[in-house]
Amino acid sequence: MTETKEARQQALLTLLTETPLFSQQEICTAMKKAGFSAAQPSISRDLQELGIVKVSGRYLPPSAFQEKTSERLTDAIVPAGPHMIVVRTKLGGAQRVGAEIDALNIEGLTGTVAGDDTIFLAFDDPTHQAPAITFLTHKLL
Amino acid sequence: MTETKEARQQALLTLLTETPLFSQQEICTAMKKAGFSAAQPSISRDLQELGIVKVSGRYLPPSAFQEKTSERLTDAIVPAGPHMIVVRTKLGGAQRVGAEIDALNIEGLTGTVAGDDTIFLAFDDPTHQAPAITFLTHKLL
DNA sequence: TCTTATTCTGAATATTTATGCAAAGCCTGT
DNA sequence: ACAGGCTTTGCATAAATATTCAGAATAAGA
Repeated sequence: MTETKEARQQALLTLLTETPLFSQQEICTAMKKAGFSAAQPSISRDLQELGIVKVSGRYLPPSAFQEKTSERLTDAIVPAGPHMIVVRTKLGGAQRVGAEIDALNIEGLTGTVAGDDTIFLAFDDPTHQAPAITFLTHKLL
Repeated sequence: MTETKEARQQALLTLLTETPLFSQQEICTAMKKAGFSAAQPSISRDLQELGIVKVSGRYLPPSAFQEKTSERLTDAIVPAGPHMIVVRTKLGGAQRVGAEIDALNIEGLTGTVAGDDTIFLAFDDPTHQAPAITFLTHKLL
């Protein structure tokens, strides 16, 4: 069995960049699904060893966290009704920021449309909207 | 009394960049000492709102975390006996990295000497050495 | 191979952090 | 000044995370 610790940590790293996970319990089960068995204490130690970071509840590898847009293309993030968020950007920036938002795999985000300086985000559920706003704020502003 | 939330969060931000703090309890008492009274739940909420991040146990403002040397001046970080760490850098990089290390206020670090491509770090206590290695590794490598 | 040392692991648990909730403070308009 | 709504706060406690410890697994040496 190739259940080496290093392999597990590698898998963990990619898992976390691809999937938004908010507790070590969630990570455990997700890892199990990916074929790696590890109890919560092991995950806790892995996170520590990999220098993984918890940003507004979500576990992220430091690399993923770094890629915060460094030119500050985003101007504002505002709710629009209970199911929408509107993001205003510098003219011409919407496409790039929109792509970045898509890459974040935000929970409950069902679709995005980007124009020249505006992005619309649609949410399945109002309860997912508020956390998304704070998360995006930290990520983009 | 100027006990506004915003002022407190500002103070928290600077407190965390200046002082290494590892639990919300520690933060509470440090804040009290700085003249801001706030219970642990408030701190918890402040940390969330400020997007503060926990890296290998230490709470850091995202900005401080970002300033990870982006050119990768550091080549290696190795223990040297139980009280020392040696950091090897690109030729000519030791002074800059040394300054950066000093600015981190690492716990138990009693002194540093930087040459051209080598830095010596002296620790008061062997128990502080190992955490420092992992912390520096994440910070510099 | 057998023994010893070292690393790795999970169960149990201590510690830390987040949250539900009610009280207190703050505006704004009347 | 008072009422209603909105924000902020701390207490109590639920939930999540770190740590201790003992056993399993692996590696190193004789």
